[in-house]
Formats: sequence, structure tokens, C-alpha cells
Amino acid sequence: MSDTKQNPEEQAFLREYQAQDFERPSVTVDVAIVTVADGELRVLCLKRPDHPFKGAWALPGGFVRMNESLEETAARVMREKAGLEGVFLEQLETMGEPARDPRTRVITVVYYALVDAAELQTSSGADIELCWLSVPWKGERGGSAEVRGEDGKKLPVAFDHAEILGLVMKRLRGKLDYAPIGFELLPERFTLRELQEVHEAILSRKLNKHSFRRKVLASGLVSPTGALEQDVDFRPAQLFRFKKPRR
Amino acid sequence: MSDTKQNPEEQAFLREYQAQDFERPSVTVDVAIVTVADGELRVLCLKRPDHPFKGAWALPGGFVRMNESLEETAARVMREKAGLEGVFLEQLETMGEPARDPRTRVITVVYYALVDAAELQTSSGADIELCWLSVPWKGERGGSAEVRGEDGKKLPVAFDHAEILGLVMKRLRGKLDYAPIGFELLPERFTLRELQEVHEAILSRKLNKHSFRRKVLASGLVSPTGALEQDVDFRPAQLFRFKKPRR
DNA sequence: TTAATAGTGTCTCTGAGACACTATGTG
DNA sequence: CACATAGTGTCTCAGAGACACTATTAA
Repeated sequence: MSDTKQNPEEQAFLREYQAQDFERPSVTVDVAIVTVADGELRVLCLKRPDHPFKGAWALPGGFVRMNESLEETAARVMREKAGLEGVFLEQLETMGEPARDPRTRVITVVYYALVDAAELQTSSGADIELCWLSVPWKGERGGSAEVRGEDGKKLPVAFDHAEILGLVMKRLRGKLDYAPIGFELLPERFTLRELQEVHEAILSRKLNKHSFRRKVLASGLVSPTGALEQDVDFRPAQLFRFKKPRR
Repeated sequence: MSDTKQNPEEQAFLREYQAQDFERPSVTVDVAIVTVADGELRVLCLKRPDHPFKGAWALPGGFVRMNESLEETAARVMREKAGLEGVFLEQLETMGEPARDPRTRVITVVYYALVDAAELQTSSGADIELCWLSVPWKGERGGSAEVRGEDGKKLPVAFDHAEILGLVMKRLRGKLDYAPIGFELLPERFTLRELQEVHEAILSRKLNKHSFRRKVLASGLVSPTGALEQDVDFRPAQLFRFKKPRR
């Protein structure tokens, strides 16, 4: 802004720039808000009230405002569409196929958020829902994901959002065993069984109990609180707390 | 485009849409073209002829055209600025701080490319150069990277491109031991020593020879060609070829 | 008491690193 | 021959999985 005195050296740039100026893509941010409830992956979806893809389910999103960073847009979408603040939020991928939105050129920067299911007291009307997120492939191969309703039936997904959800799962599976992201899906105090169930939900496979406990305890990322879990019909497990790694 | 009959349900979208319509960010693609020469990481940089950051070094880039996907833009930049075609190219991250370009709002989608040094017959004028890429942090911690010239002196880097190069290195280091990316930086036939040197350059640390060979050979991703390397003053090593994994 | 889960002891297998060795090319 | 690097044999150590066992709570 301090540099706009129109000196001659700026001409070349402006020539190229003006040429592009008459038509620019729109830029939006979409957010995949992921959680685990009852050992199953969920993702927050909105039912589209309008064309295109009317009636299909889509990720919440919004236009990037001129004075807002991408991360700020993502945080605003989280606040406005899901009432969430201060949760784990990370950029995933930018989708830019010219025809991905049939109306006009829309480039969308996708973020994903990880949330404790208890925080998502979704106002769950008919138009906003925590849908099941199911992944029809193993490991980190990749591919599209599917969205299902209460009844387990596949729901129609708008735009390229099924592909996006596939990328979310690929990222989560890849990141899970070297980054502390499982904790983001749990309340402040949790049992090691709950943490293992979160990992199993993300990976879609059973893990070895002893190995899992050894690795988590050896990581130094959890500390026992001394308290025990409540309201279970069997031996209660110890509650742990996530200990932020000092960098 | 088949859907623009202005039915009443589309009004709501258009209302929100028009409100944003008067001002949109520009979208560009920047590409970090990375290679390894003489066991050292290099990146292709252009010296900026104009303000802002006149004289500083920047990654090649270009505006996204309206009918072009992001990947196509990246491929076009590769072709136009470096004369490269058909090499490894992957999306990295999208940078969107409102003030990252002092002139106007520019959101840039960053790709990185991996190239065999021999293919980069850079027309190496004074304004385009294969700069040294040095990384002042260990492991996958992250942070900005530095760009150096022939003489080893740090060069000024334009925009947020030092941060971008840090992200490139973080991605490369993280990806190196589970994805076959080392091969992308080598000619079709290579020795295991050359492959190890590429890995060591990316990780900035020495690797155990025996371990490395065991892992590479066990991976099933290389096959021996039977031929031996030429023009060395000592016992020549066997040449291997990268074997594409069947999915 | 039984049922169910929490939590552990111990064995095996596999892969990484350390070290030393043999093999094979050039000069 | 000496020399430099290619390539391997073998030991140790650490982490993951398998299996079986003990511990602790509710009902």
C-alpha cells in the first residue's frame, strides 16, 4: 500500500494485471467439521435449499472477504454455521476445476476441523445435520467418501464434496500416527479406551490394545488425572488429560 | 450453466453472491520447482524486475485463467517459465493473508514440482537461477527456508516465498519415507548411492547405508537393470530403475 | 458370586542402526 | 599393488502384535 506511486517500473505488472482484471474467479472457504460420536465418524452437512444440487448435502462454506485471511474465513464459517470457536482447524486442499460449480467459476479452499462431539450441540434442524461419514477404501489409498443419514442410507452430496471428504479422511489417516489429533475429538478428560475408539473410527480397523496403550503412554502426551470415569456398568477406567507438547 | 433460468429459488444465492461480487481477490498459482544437484537442494527462482520486492527472488507463477484448472495453471507455469513438461507436480498449500502482496489482494495456490537436475537445462540468465535451498531447522518442525546464491550468501526472497519454501521442505521431509518421491529427482537409471544422497539432501542428515539399501530393496519399488554406472574412479555401482507400484 | 472391562507380563517378529567384513572396480 | 566405494553378515535394540493373565468395579 505504501508502494502505489505509479512509478514506471510498475507499468509492466499493471499491463499483465489489467488483462486478467475483467474476469476473476470467486473464492470461497468450505469447512469439513468432523467429529466422532459413539465410535463413528460424523461430518456436519447442510441440506441445500437452492439450485444447483437442491436437496443434496454440502459442507458449510462462505465467500472470502477482502480483508480476511483464509483462516479467518474458515473460523467465521465455523462460528456462523456451527457455533464453534477455538477448535482445531487446518487447511486441506484447494479445489479449482472450472466446472465444479455449474453457475460460475468458484475456487474453494477447504479446511477441516476436529471437534469433541459434545461441543456440537447441533441445532439439528432438518437442514443441518451431523451425517455419518463412511469411507469405502482401506488405508491411505484415497478416493471419495460417502455420507449417510440416520437410517444408514447414502445421501446425495453436492459439488465435489464427496471427493473433498475423501481427501479429509486420507489426511486424517495419514496424520493420525505422527500428530496428536485424536485428542481434538475428545473432551478434556478421556479414557484410553475412548482415545483408541477414535483412532479405530478414523482408521476403520481394530487396533491392538496393549500396543496402543504403550505407544500413547510412551509418547508423553497424556497425563493421568487420578480420577476415574463415571456411569459405567463395569470397572471404570482412569481419566487422562492431553498434555501439550513443548516445542 | 444449464441451470441459469433464474427460477425463484436461485434468488437467495444471487443476493448473497452479488453482494460479494463487486470486489474479488486475484488468484494465482506459484510453483516451487525443486531439484537436487551435487547432493544439494535447489529451487528455481526468478529475480523480480519490478516493484514490489524489486531485485528480490521469487517463485515462478501466473494468474489462473477462467477456463483452466489449478493444476493446468501450474503445468502452464512449468512449461512457460522452465520449459518442463510431465514431471511430478502436487498441490501444497494456499496462501491468503490479505497483505501478502502489497498491491492488492492476491491469493496464491502453491504447487511444488520435483525434477531431475539434468532436465533443468535452465536458460540461466541473470534473472532466472537455480538457487540453493537451505533449511535452518531439523526434522519436520517447520519454519521458513532460506535461498542462497552461487557464493552461499543469503538472497532476499519476495512476498511470503521463504515461508512457502519452508512448507515445501516440511512436506518433502514428511512424505519421503512413505511415498516414492526420491525417484522424481533422479534420472531414469540411478544407483542406490545417488538415491540415498537425494534422501540425505532432503532430510539434511546422514542415513545408515545398510538400512537404507535394505528398505529400498524390500520396498519392491526398484529393479536392477544389470548395467553398471560409468565414469567413476572406483568400483562402479549397479544401476536401478524405478518400478511403478501397481495400485 | 458373575460379568465385563481395565490394565499388565512376556514372547515373538520385524525393521533400524552399528560395526565389521568381503567384493570389485580404477589407477 | 593401494585405494575407494559397492555390497553383505550379523549382532543389538526398540516397537508392534499376539496371547494370556491379573485387577477392579457394578449388579
